[in-house]
Amino acid sequence: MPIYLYNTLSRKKEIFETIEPDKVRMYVCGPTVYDACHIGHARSVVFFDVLARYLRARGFEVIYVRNFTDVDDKIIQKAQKTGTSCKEIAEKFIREFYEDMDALKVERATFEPRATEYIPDIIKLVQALIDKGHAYPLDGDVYFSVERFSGYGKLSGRKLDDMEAGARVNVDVRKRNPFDFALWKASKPGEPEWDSPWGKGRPGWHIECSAMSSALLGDSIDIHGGGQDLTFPHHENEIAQSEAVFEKIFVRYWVHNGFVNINSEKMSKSLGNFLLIKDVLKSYHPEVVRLFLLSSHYRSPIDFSDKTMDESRAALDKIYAVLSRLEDRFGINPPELPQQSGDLWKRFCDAMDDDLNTARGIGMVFESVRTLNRFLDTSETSMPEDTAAAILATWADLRSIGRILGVFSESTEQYAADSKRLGIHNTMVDPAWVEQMIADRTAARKAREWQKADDIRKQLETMNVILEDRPEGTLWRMG
RNA sequence: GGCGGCAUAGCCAAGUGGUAAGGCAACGGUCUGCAAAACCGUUAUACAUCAGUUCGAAUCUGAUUGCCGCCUCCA
Repeated sequence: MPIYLYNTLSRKKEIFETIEPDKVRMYVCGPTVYDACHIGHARSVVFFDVLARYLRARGFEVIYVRNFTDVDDKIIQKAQKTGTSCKEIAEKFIREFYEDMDALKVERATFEPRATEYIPDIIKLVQALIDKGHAYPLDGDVYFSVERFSGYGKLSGRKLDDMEAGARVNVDVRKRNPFDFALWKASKPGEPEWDSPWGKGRPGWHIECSAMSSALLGDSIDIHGGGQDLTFPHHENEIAQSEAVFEKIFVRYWVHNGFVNINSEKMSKSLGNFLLIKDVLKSYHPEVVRLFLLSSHYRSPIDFSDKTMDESRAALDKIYAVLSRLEDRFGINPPELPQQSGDLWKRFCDAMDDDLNTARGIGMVFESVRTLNRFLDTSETSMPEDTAAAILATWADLRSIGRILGVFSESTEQYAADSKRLGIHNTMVDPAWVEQMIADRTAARKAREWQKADDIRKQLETMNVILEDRPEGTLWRMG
């Protein structure tokens, strides 16, 4: 069964075929480190994390590069505004990136290079572009000449003529074409700078990705990814640079994820609705965030709101609940890494093979949750051996899927404890007090004082504490 | 002005030519002292509108309407 991937370049789903059998070279544009990461970064990083995990599960060796752009206009601005150095700014936000993404259980990429570590490669590329007549120096800057590259616009579906008609571009009369973009920028006093054949300066935006991609993965790679907004101009310009120099297809599959809206509005600094990952994680379990992000197809826009997040939390609770029942009943533990083998895994793969349709895959998870609960309900004491085997196979598949999505991948105890901690944090209830109330209620129930017992239940309910009477005692959790 | 995307039940969301997955919410039921959880049942003759292709379309084509994104830094 082949894997299909939507390719922005052809605007179609295509059968995924790698340059080298069983080996995937993948480059994903990482952040420009001048600010904290928001939920939109999380979507992109989580999605490509899942893509890498899935390709590995399907037997590919995946060489995954995710860069940091640590030299850029915005970093310089930030440094000047805060009175610190660019290096400090970059270091700070790289550190924060790791804190956020580690919390979201994002696996490390194979290589995580920084632009400033590749200055010699960048200079070499720029020089090669000049030598081939694709770029020209100008007062210490170097510009790429878009008119000299015939494929310019093929990714974003634009023609230079059309763009000139309506674009609002700062017209720099020195440039040969308004869309010529900087490969190298002469540095102003106080800016980061490196020696180059064109004087002291720093790389422009775009060239660092071409340089790091070719240095680490070669001139042609399988997948290049990023947010939809990077299609133009960033990726368009990368193609122009790399193909002009290497005269080969730069990337076979261009993969772009959609945006996250906040309460149906575009997330933007002017609207003041930027949601930082670290803030979201104060209220929601990391796996809830991942499940939310993966519940829609990666190319569709998704809407972040309390409602959609609460639904994801309810959904995740439900999955953990059945896992807990199952693992208690059969005395199994997640560390006993299961071998996926069953029908559920197969159908999950069918969904994932279809352009990483995580939404469909998650739907299948819920179908199996109901099936499992049904079996557990109808056979409290015993069940035929083949039924038990089928249930165990489904359990193994569930846990395997959890490891691909990075969701329901914890022990049920850990998840319950973390959820409770978050709930307590959000509502400020005192666990000791809750325990005391439960003890009082248990006493009342023993004495058959139902009215008193129910009053306690109701009182706790108003504080969002839900009680569950089990044979072994009363459990509580945050609703 | 140019380019692209999307419109499926109260809400979220699959479906990519063969007769509408799943989640949440709601209602009824089983279970329970009462609940919670779980399970069962009910909830779109119908997929923005109109026309066309086809034995057959949510799925293909054209038009219309409405949203949205990009064209400037942005995941």
